[in-house]
Amino acid sequence: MSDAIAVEMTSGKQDIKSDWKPEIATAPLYMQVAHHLEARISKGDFAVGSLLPTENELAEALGVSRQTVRQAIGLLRNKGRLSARKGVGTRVEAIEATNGSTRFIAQSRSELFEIAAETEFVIGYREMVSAQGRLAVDLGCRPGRKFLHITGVRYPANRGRAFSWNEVYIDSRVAAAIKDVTVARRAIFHYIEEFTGEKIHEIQQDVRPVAMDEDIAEKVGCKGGDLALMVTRRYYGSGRRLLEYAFQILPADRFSYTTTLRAEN
Amino acid sequence: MSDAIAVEMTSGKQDIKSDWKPEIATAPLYMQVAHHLEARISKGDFAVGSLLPTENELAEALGVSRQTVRQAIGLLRNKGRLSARKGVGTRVEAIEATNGSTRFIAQSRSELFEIAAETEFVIGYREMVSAQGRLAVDLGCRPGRKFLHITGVRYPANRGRAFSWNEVYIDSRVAAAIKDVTVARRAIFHYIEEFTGEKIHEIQQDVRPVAMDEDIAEKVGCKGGDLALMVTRRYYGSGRRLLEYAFQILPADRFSYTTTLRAEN
DNA sequence: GAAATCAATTAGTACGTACATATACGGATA
DNA sequence: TATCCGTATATGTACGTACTAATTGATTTC
Repeated sequence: MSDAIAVEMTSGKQDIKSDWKPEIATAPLYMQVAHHLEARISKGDFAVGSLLPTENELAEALGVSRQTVRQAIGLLRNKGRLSARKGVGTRVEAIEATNGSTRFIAQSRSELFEIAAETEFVIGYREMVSAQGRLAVDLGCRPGRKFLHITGVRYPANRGRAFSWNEVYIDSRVAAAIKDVTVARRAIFHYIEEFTGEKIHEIQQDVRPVAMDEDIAEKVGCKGGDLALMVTRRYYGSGRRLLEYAFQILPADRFSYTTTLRAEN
Repeated sequence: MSDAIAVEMTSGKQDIKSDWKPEIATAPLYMQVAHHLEARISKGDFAVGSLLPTENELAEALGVSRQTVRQAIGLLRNKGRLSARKGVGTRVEAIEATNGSTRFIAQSRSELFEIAAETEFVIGYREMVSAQGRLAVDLGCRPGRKFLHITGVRYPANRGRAFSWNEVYIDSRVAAAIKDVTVARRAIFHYIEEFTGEKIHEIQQDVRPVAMDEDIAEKVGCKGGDLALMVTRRYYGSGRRLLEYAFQILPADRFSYTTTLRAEN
């Protein structure tokens, strides 16, 4: 890998000047590049709707290979921040929320992190339970396995109206990860990863419409019977071990779930 | 590119034997490889839960580079058919539907094709309309623009219980694409692409819970007020031109919407 | 003036190499 | 027996090169 130099190039379209430097030994290089690009988009260096510098220019400016730039761009394309057209260039896309509502259902693991970072999970209840009957089935474990059951409301970071009602079941072996947490400002599985050092490899997510239950409705400020989405998530560590099971109830009128599907080639 | 030869290798795990050959000039090579692998998974050559031959073995057996195999595997990983672990191998995943219900909300353009191919859209109504008021807003166009409005029920290919109620608005300039179609066995946008030669670059998809309307409920065999999901899709051609607008109403009890989020690295 | 043609530009595809890193397995050791 | 430690093996990362194909815009031609 060649040195990363501060490069100044004033092309016709956008200023590529950047003092970015690869870190020593953290994330893979292409992820660092992706974060760097995303940061500069957020900062306004690369305007929404405009074209990014070409892959070759970026590669030269950042001191990495074009392949690495392409991998980074690929990540951001998956997230919808960028779109590319052959013969034209790579366009900076608006991160939707056209109707002003916050995105709340993730489409990638990293997006789950981001959503959680923008919200607060206020834990209102916490108890050790033993999985029996229906719960054991939902958790896909033998009856009798112990889980820490916590419930609470998730608010936007500015503490406006509640977003969702949440219930979480955590494997007793890793439950200590959140023993001191009363307000979670990161994803619960993030605490678990930090505590165990083990990475969550896979999250299975299920979405279905439900009618809001009276008790829950009251807690998030709706009426019973109101429409809602229930999102269920199962978190698996290495070896497909279920570490966390959680579901949340999202009032239908407070969010929208938008995805953009783009052509692969 | 080296020649693709029929290779016979009986490794310990799985038989790689394959008479696959790259076509002359259709899809990119890595997509062909992806289709080939997917076909052999469906056929049972590679059992669900087992490990695929290694990337190097596949590359050699198919006469392509390891990078190309990796690209193909990457596509199938995105679709959830495969999962990979460093130091272990690439695992063939079950294509969910754990509860027997069919997947119905796509996560990629190609998946939309596949879903449409497994179902039939029986068109029951068809009329030219002029976009006014709310419709013009939904379509994001000036009032007065003409669209072909078609409605109908989508059934599984075997004509079991109805899946969904569908309404589609097609830009009058491309409406001729489906003028002879009474039962669509492919995606509507597929007809449009075929007719115009122009590719749909982007599809925006929105999901929200709704209560079923009496009229619609009757047509798909539910009761009014039943829970459902409404999926709205906007189809854009090149230059962000809206070519098709459609929504469908999916009864909550007949399907589930499951996604798997995997770690990026 | 309009249409066809050509050249430059840009992302996409495909190949190659080398090394990094996580995992599993077998053997040596306590 | 249980633990530790290499070794082999698999995917992951990063680099390189070369060519392909879609698009744009300028130029030529009718």
